[in-house]
Amino acid sequence: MANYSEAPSSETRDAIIAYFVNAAQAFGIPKSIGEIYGLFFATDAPLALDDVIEQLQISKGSASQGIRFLRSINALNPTYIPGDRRDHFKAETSLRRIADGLIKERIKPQLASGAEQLKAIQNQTRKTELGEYQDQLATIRTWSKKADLVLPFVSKFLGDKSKPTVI
Amino acid sequence: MANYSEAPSSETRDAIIAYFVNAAQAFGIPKSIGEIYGLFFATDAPLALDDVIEQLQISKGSASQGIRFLRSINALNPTYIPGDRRDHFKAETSLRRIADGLIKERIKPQLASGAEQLKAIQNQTRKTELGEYQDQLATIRTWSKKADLVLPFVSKFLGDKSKPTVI
DNA sequence: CAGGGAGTTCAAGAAAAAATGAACACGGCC
DNA sequence: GGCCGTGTTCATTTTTTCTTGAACTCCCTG
Repeated sequence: MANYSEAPSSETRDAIIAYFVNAAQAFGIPKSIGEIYGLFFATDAPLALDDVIEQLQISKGSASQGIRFLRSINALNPTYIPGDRRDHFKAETSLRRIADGLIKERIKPQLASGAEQLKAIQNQTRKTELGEYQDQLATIRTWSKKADLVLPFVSKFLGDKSKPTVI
Repeated sequence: MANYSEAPSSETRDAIIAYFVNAAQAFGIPKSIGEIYGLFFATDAPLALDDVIEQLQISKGSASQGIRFLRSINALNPTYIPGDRRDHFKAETSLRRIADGLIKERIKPQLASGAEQLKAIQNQTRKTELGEYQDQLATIRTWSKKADLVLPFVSKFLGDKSKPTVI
């Protein structure tokens, strides 16, 4: 286990950080970002860039980019601290809000680019290989639609209010 | 666009392959695996290892491992060809079956390892920092449960039979 | 408006992941 | 048994991705 020097270190805190490092990597998200979120998650008080650098012993660049990313998916919320010029944040703990952020910032754009790519193929293909790949293209279209439809559903499912769910 | 030499190459076919390369990378799956699935998907006839190597111009090792992976998630189905000793496959085109394969082979194990890690933290923590991180641990437990619950719904949602869905 | 704290950027180096290909099974078939 | 076709393994190389840190931009403050 990493030995994050300085500051209120603890076995449990570091284990929580390790937990998020794993989770992040399962999502294809860099280790450093998992560490950063884990640190915020494990810490009650709002933290600033400096705290992250100090407690995780990572570079300013990594910390800055990591915080930016986490903010972009709403995994960190700005917290104003009077008399301190630095930006402070606290971890967002609503799974749904984070999932929504991820969906909006990463998954949706990916789906959109896929859809574009598909449209380009279709335009290009109609002119040349008529009928040749129609089945395959139809299958992909079906998939795209389903992917689009499932997202709001996942979001709702992860929502805080546990409502009865019927499919 | 790659110029996959040999065999029935075509603009559209290669565009479909490119589509799957992108999709794969969005999932953190290696490019070569996206290519392989794309090739199978775009090809009606069953293909064997050799065909993959020849048409995609990739190494035997990559092709072998890629096919193994795709089989493990049920993205390729074995197809028997009389009089040919080589193993042939066709692409699975049911999104649900592939998703189920991915869930069972990759996501579930990941969740399980997370759950183990969490349990270890809890055991370790009870003895030492009583109450210190109880809120955080409770939050993680909630998340884990939701993640477990959402998977079967996603699977059902991607199912072929379009049934009315109510949340 | 000079100085300095806070945060960003990005080229270069370090680390991790994927691809390669040669060596190694395994199993028919002659 | 020896050979050949098929597929797997895994150490090495290549490619990609992540991290670092120094230079830079913005503002705020005196």
